[in-house]
Amino acid sequence: MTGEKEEFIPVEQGKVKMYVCGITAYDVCHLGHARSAIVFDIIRRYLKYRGYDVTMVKNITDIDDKIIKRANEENVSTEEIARRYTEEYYRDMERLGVERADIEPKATEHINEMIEMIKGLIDRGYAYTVDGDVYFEVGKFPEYGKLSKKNTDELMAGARVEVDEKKRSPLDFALWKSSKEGEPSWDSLWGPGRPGWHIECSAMSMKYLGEGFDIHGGGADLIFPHHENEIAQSEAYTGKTFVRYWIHNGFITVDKEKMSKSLGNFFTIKEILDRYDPEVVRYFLLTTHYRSPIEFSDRQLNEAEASIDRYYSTMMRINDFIKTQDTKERLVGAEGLEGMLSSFKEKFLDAMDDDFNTALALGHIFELIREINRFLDSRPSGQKAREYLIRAKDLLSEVGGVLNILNRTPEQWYRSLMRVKGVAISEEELQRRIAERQEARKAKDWETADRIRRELDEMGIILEDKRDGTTWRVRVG
RNA sequence: GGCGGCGUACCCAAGUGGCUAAGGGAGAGGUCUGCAAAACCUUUAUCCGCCGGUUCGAAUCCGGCCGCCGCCUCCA
Repeated sequence: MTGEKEEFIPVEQGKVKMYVCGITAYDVCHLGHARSAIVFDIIRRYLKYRGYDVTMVKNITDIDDKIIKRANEENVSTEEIARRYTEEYYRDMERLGVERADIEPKATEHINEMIEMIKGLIDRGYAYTVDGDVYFEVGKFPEYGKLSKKNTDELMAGARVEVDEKKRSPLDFALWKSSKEGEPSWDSLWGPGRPGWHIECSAMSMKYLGEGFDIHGGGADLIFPHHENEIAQSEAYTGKTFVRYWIHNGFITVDKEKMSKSLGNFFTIKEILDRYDPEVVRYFLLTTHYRSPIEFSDRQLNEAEASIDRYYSTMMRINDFIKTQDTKERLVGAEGLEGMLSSFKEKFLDAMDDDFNTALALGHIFELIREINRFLDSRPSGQKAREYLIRAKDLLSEVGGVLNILNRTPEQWYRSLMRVKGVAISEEELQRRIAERQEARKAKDWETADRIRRELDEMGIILEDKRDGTTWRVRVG
C-alpha cells in the first residue's frame, strides 16, 4: 500500500492467508497467466518453507461478459465455455508444476454471498439501484484510489469511458448487472441478473480468509480498477482494512510491449511447452524479480535451458563422485567449498526474505555450483570429500524444492530434453554406440571413435570422455 | 494530459549510501584431454542513460533532462 517494501507481519502469528486473482475462463492461458501462477506458487511455497501455515485461495471467474460473448459466438452455454477453459487451465497448471490453491472457488457458486454483500452496501448507503443494476458509489468512499495512487478528480477529468447514463458518476462501478434476455441470470432483490466482476473477489476472499487478511495478489494490470474497487467495496462493507499486503507481478513483454490478448502478441502455455521443458519456463520466470517486466524470447529460454543444464551436469558429477568407494583421504583446497556450504543457506534465506528475490537466490545457487566443480576438479577422494558433496547436494535439493526447479535427477532432465528436442535415438541404442566407441578408443582407433562421436553430435547428443567412462548429454541452447 | 515504473558489461540480470558492482549466456586466451566436450582459471563495466546537487563517501538519496514501458477501457 505504501509502494515500498515493508516488514511482513501477518494478522495471526504463524499464519498467512493469501488470495490471488485467478483466471476468467473464456480462453486458453498464455505465458502471462503462467507468470502470475508461478510467482504466487513460489511465494506460497517459500512462506510454507519458512514455517507459516499458509492458506491460499485462488478464484476462477466462471461468469462474466467475455464468457457470455464467447458462448454466443460458439452458440454454446456459458457453463460449457467456463468448464472447457477451466479444464484447459488446470491442464496447463499441472504441466507447469503449479500446485493447486487450498481453495479454488468459482464465482457462480458464491452468488448468495455476493448478494448478501451488495445488500449490505446498499443498506450502508454505499450503493444504489437503477433499473435492476446496482452500482457502488465511489464518491462515498473518500479513500478511493489509495492503492493505485490515483485521485478521483483526475480520474474524472481523464475518464474516457463512454458515460453510462445510469451511473451517478463515471467512476461508479457495477456490483450487480441486470440480465438481458437469454443471458444467464440469478434471482436477486433487484431482479434477475449477474454479479459484477469485482464483487466476487471481495465476497469469496472474505468468506474463506476473513474480513481482513494478509496478502492479495495478481497481475499489475489488476491494480486499477479491479483491486481498487475491491478495497472500496470491502472496506465500505466491513469498516476494516481489507488487505495488509498487496503483491503484483510484472508483465511479460514481447519487443518491450506487454504480452496481452488484445495486442495479439501472446504465446500460449501450450505452445511454449511444446518446445521447452516446464522447468525451463519456471526457471526463466525466476531469473527476473517478480515485479519487473520480463522480456520473452527464445534466446532467453535457451539461456535458461543452458543454465539448468549446467546445474544438472554438476549434479551428475556429484552423483558419480558419491558412488566412489575410495577410502584414501585426499582433500586439497576444500576451504572454498566448506565456506560456501556454511554460508549458503543464510544467503538463500536473505535473498528470499527480501521480497522474494529469486534472481539473487539463483545467483547464490550458481556460486555454489562453481565451488562444487572447483572442488571436484581438485581430484578429491575419500569419505570426507563424499560427505561434503552429499551436504552440498542436500542443500541444493532443499532450495530446489522450495523454488520448484532443479529438483529432478540429471537422468530425468536428459530424458525430458531428448523428448523436447526430438532426439532420434533410444537410450539403448545410445549406450550401444558408446560401448562401440569405447572399444575403438581402447584400440586407439581414433577415426572410428571420432566418427561415432560426430554422428551422435549430429543427432544432438554430446559425449564426454571421463576418467572412468563416457557420459552423454543432450545439446541445449 | 494525470499517475506509476524502468534505463547496470556484447546480451539477460542482482545490487537502492561505504568491503574487489552477484549470477547466467556469449566472445577471447589458458589448464585438462588422443582430439574433443564439460569443468576450472584469466579476461570483456575505473564504472552503473545524461547533467547538476546533498554527503567524508552515491549505481544507490534529491532536482532537471533524454529514452523506453505500464496503468488511466477488458487484461496475469
